[in-house]
Amino acid sequence: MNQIDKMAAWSNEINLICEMRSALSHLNKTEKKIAQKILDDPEAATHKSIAVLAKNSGVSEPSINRFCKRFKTAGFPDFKLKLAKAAVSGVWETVHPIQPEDNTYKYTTKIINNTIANLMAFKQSVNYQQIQLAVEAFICAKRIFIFGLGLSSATAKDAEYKFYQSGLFASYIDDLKMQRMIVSNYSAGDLFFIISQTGETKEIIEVAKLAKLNNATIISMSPSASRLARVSTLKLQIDEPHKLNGLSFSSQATNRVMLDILAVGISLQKDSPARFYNQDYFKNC
Amino acid sequence: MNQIDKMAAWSNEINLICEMRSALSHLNKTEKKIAQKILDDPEAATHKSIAVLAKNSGVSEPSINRFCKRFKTAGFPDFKLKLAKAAVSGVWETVHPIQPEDNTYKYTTKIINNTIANLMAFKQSVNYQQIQLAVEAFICAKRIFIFGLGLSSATAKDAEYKFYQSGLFASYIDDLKMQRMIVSNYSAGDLFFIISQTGETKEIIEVAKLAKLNNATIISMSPSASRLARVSTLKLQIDEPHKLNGLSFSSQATNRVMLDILAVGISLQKDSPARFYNQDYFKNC
DNA sequence: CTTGCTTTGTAGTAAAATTACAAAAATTAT
DNA sequence: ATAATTTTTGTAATTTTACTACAAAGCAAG
Repeated sequence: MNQIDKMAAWSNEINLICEMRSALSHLNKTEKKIAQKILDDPEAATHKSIAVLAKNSGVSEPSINRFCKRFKTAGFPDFKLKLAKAAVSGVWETVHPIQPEDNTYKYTTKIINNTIANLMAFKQSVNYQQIQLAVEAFICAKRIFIFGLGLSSATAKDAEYKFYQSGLFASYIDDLKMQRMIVSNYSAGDLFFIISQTGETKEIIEVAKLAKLNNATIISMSPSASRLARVSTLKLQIDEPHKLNGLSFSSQATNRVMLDILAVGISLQKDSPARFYNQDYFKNC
Repeated sequence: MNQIDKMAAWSNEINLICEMRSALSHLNKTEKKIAQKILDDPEAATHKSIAVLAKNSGVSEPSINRFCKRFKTAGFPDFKLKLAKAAVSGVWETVHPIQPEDNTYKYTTKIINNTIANLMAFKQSVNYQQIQLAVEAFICAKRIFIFGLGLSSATAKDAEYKFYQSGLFASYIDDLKMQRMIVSNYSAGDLFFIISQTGETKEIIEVAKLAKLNNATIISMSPSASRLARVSTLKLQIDEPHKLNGLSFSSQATNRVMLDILAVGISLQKDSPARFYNQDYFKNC
């Protein structure tokens, strides 16, 4: 069983509704009719019999049954069970934006649900290889500098602390001029860990480019499609597919999870032989 | 109306598993056999047919059916559905600890799952009233100081930034001596937002107590049962029921979610009339 | 010990889900 | 374009599962 199979097996356990939603575009006509009907009101679907659901969605009973099996469930009853579990979390409701008239309960729930949804999405999009390589790079680096501006400066500070805890020394710098200076004085073995929510902040990209000129190793934590990610040696992607209006930034929470992952990875592997020896190692990643 | 009916009426609409557990002593021989078998492993019970469960617990099939109806469910399938929902929270409890031999995929998944589990637990334990009051307090405060030490100092920095974004001015202080000084120079309208992962750090509790002596308003973000929470005016509880070994601290992510909630709450209510006028307002919370 | 009530089980019935197979649709090759 | 092949969908029969009616057993009060 390879990594992807394991992932599939797992993701199915977590939330069937998310699974269905993300599969929606890959489904054929009949399957889409079924999925749509179920997603319309997942809770209601759990109370229907296969015959009723078949009639409702305009397909035959065996089609429903096949649909269930395609989502790695034993059959219709098992599917309903998993659906009920997924529906109880309420996570799928996160599409609703925050309204001015929302009361405390409403906006609180929306924010939490949104964060959970983003974490679930994160789980599906994690690039394990990049994490593995980043961990090795951190362990082998002579000096580690953590850069961040604005909101990400607090994340950088967090990262510094986490690195200490896992036994590595790192310095966080949130002053742009300092960042430029340090990058300019690059010496072999230096590692730049650059954190940015957007990955599009002009200043931080310039710093990254300056580092790249010196052939420095740059590990970025930013959205996968960002310009910062593009100039980095290793990319720790933090995307936020479910965006809420207002001041809620789920990626902040996801950032912390990534820091946890790095810290655990570092402390697990610190004393084992590293595969990271030179710059060329990253060339084909 | 029999015993169970009375019980059900009394303990209306909670989790089916809790309901069964508390009804256990009032059940008769046959019912007890069934309840025991289901409670042994509720998750497993959801996958059994009525025939299998009947055989397993040494009773007849109609007895199972009657049992289900006594717990206000439509029948066995409906009972299993409700049971599955109730067991969901339990599903998250089985996050396995990180092992030294875990590969990147394994420890990454464990960390993410654990964080999601904690967020779900958080969602169920949120005290909306305290959030509501905290938001009002922040809006009405003349000056806001945010205190944090160690890992929480980064969270405090984050909070400062978030407050700016939602239109409030706040200062984060991560220097203990400064914190003492500021607290000592308390003046009416000052608000102290104290953040601590453990809520048990001696130094920060002393600062809080010092503030309390001056009758200052203290809003704490810490575990609900902590000593810091006990001395605070308002408590924003961040518990971490699902703890992973290693360097993973899910409460960090939960902290960010709470900051998001506060920021959204503040910006939603900033311009509407506040209920927060004086210190006495909090007395009976 | 017997009457009346409650609880439990047996057997039959109804409903629901699954399977096997055939028809239809879509895809590919000629 | 059309025949051949593959894939998809539906029909009908089968199997499994849950439910109901009723009878037997257990239990308490007179």
